Amino acid sequence: MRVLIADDHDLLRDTLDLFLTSEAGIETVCAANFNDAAQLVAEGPDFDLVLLDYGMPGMDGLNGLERMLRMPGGHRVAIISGSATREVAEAALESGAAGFLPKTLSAKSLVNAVRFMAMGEQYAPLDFMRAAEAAPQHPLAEQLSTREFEVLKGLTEGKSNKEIARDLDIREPTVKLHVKTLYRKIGAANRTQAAMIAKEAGLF
Amino acid sequence: MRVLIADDHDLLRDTLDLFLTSEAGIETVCAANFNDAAQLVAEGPDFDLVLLDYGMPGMDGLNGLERMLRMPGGHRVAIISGSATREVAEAALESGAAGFLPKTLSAKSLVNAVRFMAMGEQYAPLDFMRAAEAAPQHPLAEQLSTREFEVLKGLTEGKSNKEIARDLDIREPTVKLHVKTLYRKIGAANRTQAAMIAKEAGLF
DNA sequence: CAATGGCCTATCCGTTCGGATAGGTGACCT
DNA sequence: AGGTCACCTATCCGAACGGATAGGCCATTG
Repeated sequence: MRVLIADDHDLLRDTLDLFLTSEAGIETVCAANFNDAAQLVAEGPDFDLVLLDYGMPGMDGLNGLERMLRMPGGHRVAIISGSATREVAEAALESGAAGFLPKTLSAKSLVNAVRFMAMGEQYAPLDFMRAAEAAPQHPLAEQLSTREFEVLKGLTEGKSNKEIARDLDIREPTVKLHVKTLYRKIGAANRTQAAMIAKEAGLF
Repeated sequence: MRVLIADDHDLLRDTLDLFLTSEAGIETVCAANFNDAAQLVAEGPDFDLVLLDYGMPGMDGLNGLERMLRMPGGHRVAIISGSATREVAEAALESGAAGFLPKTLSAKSLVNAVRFMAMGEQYAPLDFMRAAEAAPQHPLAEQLSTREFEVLKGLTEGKSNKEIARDLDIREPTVKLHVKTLYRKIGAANRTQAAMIAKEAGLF
C-alpha cells in the first residue's frame, strides 16, 4: 500500500511517516507543500491514498483538493487539518474526498483511518462531525426571512439601497423596509454595523 | 527537567511526549486544553517549561498565555502553533513568552528549542520571523495617516461621523475629510465598504 | 526662510439613509 | 372565510453621508 503524506508541519509529517511505515505493508512518500504533492501524484505510480493538509502552502482551501481529485492518479484523497471546522469537513467530503482527519485524532485512530480509507471507504470522525451539528447554523441568520437575508448580503458588499433594489429586481422603498426590519432583528443601528455583525457571524 | 505539553492535537502531543521523554532527563506531563494545563501548573511542582498550543480549547488567543504567565508557577511559557502569523509570534514574545514554535519545525529542532528555552533563553525560529518581515505589514493600513487610521477604526465599529468626532475630540467636518481621503486610499465607495475592506485586511 | 505635508476647521450642495405611516398581493393554515 | 405572514409598493421628513472648495495651524525638511 502506497500513501502520500503532504503536510508542511515537519513534526507531524515525520510522525505520520513513522507510524505508517511501521505498519506492515504501508509505503509512504512525503511532501511539504501542494505543488510537490501534485508532482508526485502526476509521476506515479498511483497512491492508494493521498493525505493533504488543509492549511499547507499551495492548497488554497479546498481548491487544492479539487485540483488533486481531477488529476489522473488522484482518486483517493483525504484532507487532514488542525483547525478546519465541520463545515469545511462536510464540504471536503461533498467534493469527493476519501475522508477528513482532524489533527486531534490519536496516532492509533489515524492509522486505522488511513487503512480504512485506502480500502475505499469514506471516513470522518463521528464525534467531530456531530460536534457543531446540534448548534444552530447561525443564530442570527435563522431569524431573517429569505429577502432580508439577500438584502443583508447586499449590505455586506457595501451596496446602496438602490443597487440592492436593482440586483433583486424590486423597488428601493422595499429594500429600505427590509433593511429596517433587519436592523431590529440583528440589533444593528446602521448598515455598517449590520455588515460587521454579519461578517462577525461568519456569514458570506 | 519537567515540561508540560498542552495541545489538543493528540497526535502531535503524543509525538512530542515521545521525543522529549526519550531525551535523558526530561519528564513530560500532558494536557489537552488550557484549563487542564492551568490546573497542572497550579498544583505544581513547577515546570521548567510549559508549551501552550495557540489554538487549543480555552486559550482565547494570547489571553491564555498572559493568564498563564500571571500564575504563581507559570514563568517559562512557550507558544506552539500550526497556523499563527509572525505578528502573533511577536506579540507572544512581547508578552513575555519563553518562545514561539511553529509546527513546521522538525522534531529535532523542536527538542533543541525546548532544551534551549528550559535553560532560560528566548527562542523563535529565525527564518519564520524573517519570512513576513519584508512584506508590508498591511499594504492598506500603511498608506493611511494616523488620524485616518483612527477614523477607519471608528467606521468599522459602525459609528457615525459625529460619534467619531466626539471620540477623537475633533469637529465633524474634519472627520468627513478624513473619511473621504481614506476612501480614495483604500478604494472604498462608502463607509460600509471601507469597514469591510478593513475587516478583510485583518485590521482591528 | 520657504515649502511641504499632516491635521484641523468651515460652508455649501445634492444624495442617501433611517424611520414612520399606509396600503396591496398572494400563500398558507385553521 | 378570516387570519397570519412574507413580500411588495408608496410618500414624507429629518438626519446623515459624500463630495467640492477654501482656508488656518504647525512641525519637518530642503
